[in-house]
Amino acid sequence: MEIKTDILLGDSKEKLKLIPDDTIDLIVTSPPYADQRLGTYGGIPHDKYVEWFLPISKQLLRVLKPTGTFILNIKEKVVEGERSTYVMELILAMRKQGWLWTEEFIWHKKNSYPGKWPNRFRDSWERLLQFNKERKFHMYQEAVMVPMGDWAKTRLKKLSDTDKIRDNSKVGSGFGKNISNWVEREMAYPTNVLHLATECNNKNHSAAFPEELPEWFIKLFTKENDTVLDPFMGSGTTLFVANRMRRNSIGIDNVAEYYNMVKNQLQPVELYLLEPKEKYGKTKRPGRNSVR
Amino acid sequence: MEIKTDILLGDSKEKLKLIPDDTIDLIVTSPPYADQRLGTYGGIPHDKYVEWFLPISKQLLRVLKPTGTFILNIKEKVVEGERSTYVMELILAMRKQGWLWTEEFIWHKKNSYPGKWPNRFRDSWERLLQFNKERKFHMYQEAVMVPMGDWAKTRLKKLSDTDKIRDNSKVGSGFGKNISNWVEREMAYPTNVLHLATECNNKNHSAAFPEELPEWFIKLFTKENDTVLDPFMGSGTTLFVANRMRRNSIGIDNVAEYYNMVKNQLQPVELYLLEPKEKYGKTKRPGRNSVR
DNA sequence: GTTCCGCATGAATCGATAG
DNA sequence: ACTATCGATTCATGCGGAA
Repeated sequence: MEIKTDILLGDSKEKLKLIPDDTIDLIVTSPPYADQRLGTYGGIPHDKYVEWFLPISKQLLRVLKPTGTFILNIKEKVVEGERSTYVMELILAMRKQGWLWTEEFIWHKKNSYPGKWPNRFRDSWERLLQFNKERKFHMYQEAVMVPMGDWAKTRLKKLSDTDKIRDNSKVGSGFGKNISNWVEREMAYPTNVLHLATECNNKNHSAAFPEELPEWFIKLFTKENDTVLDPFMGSGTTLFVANRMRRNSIGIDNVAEYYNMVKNQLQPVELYLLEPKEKYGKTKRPGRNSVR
Repeated sequence: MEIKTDILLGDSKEKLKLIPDDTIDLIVTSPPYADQRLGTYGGIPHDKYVEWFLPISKQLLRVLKPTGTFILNIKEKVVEGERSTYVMELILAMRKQGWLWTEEFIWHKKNSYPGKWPNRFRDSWERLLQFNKERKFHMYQEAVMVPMGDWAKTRLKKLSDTDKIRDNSKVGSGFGKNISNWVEREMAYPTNVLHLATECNNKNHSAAFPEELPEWFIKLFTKENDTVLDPFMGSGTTLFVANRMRRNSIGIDNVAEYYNMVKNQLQPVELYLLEPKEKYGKTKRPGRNSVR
């Protein structure tokens, strides 16, 4: 089946109305934070943020499938020495709107922005708020399983040690015959804390989040041929990841510069898709290298 | 100067009235969470929690010095598939009471409670909310600097995809006990994410948090001979740490069993303090070993 | 004295069963 | 229908006993 990627130029609140009801499996987005990115988005005052976001989240609630999930990446800024409360107020308001606030993941940023202040440390985490329409939603937990901790590592180390000294008599007894199978059993489910680094090699645009972030949630909440939406696509990270993972995607952005950039970079991808399919994530594709 | 440790048996809301205005440098506490600790504290329903806590936080606001800090360890649980909102409501209510919500630290628990559910991962973080009376408060950042060895930088490059999600390295605010070994190396300021394990081996009682947690905040927000308060002392972790670090401390608890246990364990400590002083954190003291 | 393995134990959550 | 209790699930940690 062909994978489609649509991008729309314009205000999310309006453009979302073009999307039919109950058609999106996953929304992953990082909207402009309050008073942030003044150059590109004009900056929403933190005390007007909820008011500004609610019409958009109303549309998102409409287009999301009942089994779908909405992941909102956001963090409050400091205003006059205090953490602003607009994120908490937004959660409360969205619940009144009909959203379920299912979970709050923490993105622990390994390389946070450097700096020093007299009464504050570097801020190295952001919220990843999970909202749902219904209590039952699709979640493919096996897709994001991770190797176990020290226990498995020590056993793996042992195994490789025995590998070094093993003789032929042991081969065929079934012991250590298939390490990869054995390793797969030593996997654990992750927690609600994600420990990723930020990508800092983006020169052309303000780097929103690293590819691993949308990738993780796309793995977790969608399967192939599902549809992913990013109403604030920015440089299009979510869309490119979705495309690579064979998910349909829709991106919206207000800024013509972003729209054109994403459009140009999508061209080679579209062409690529007419060629014989390969497993995603293995091969490098033309046109994408220039983006990273 | 002699270090004093006072403990009071009774309801925090009432016992706090015995403490004079503007006398406490740091409050570190972990109150019973909503619908938790039914056996020992009776369990506060999550929809009554704010109402229950506000009279206590009012007293805390009164006894805290203008330059002091209040650290509140708390986390909401799941109610009918959603995260409860009582913590957010508490923050909003405390701001109306006059508190400044200065910062939110994240405690990333290395060993979270196990389990598997169809639509949820294990919860492995808790909030450490920082409140202040004034925008200017005492903060001794140098006291909590962490070693930034070369290994940190090299590790970042080598990380596999899975390691990027699940990482046991001491990135962020992880701190070893013998920092003195690293003095020669480059030191860096920590971030607002703390990466610690819970102490889960206590047989006599449920230990709220690991010693490193109050230790870190006592280092950061107080100096020697300052006064630390824990209005829900439980097994007294905060008090013992404060005592060892040569800070005065006051603990309150409703439960006679805890009160007596802490009282008995303080006895050897008090005796110890009459002997020649040594640098805290180096020597093991009698009486404390039996506690752990 | 080390190192290694086995084991109990958590600020959990869901779904089924029982009153 | 609505609430209360219970079992199953699951993994990092540190202790104690053994090699």
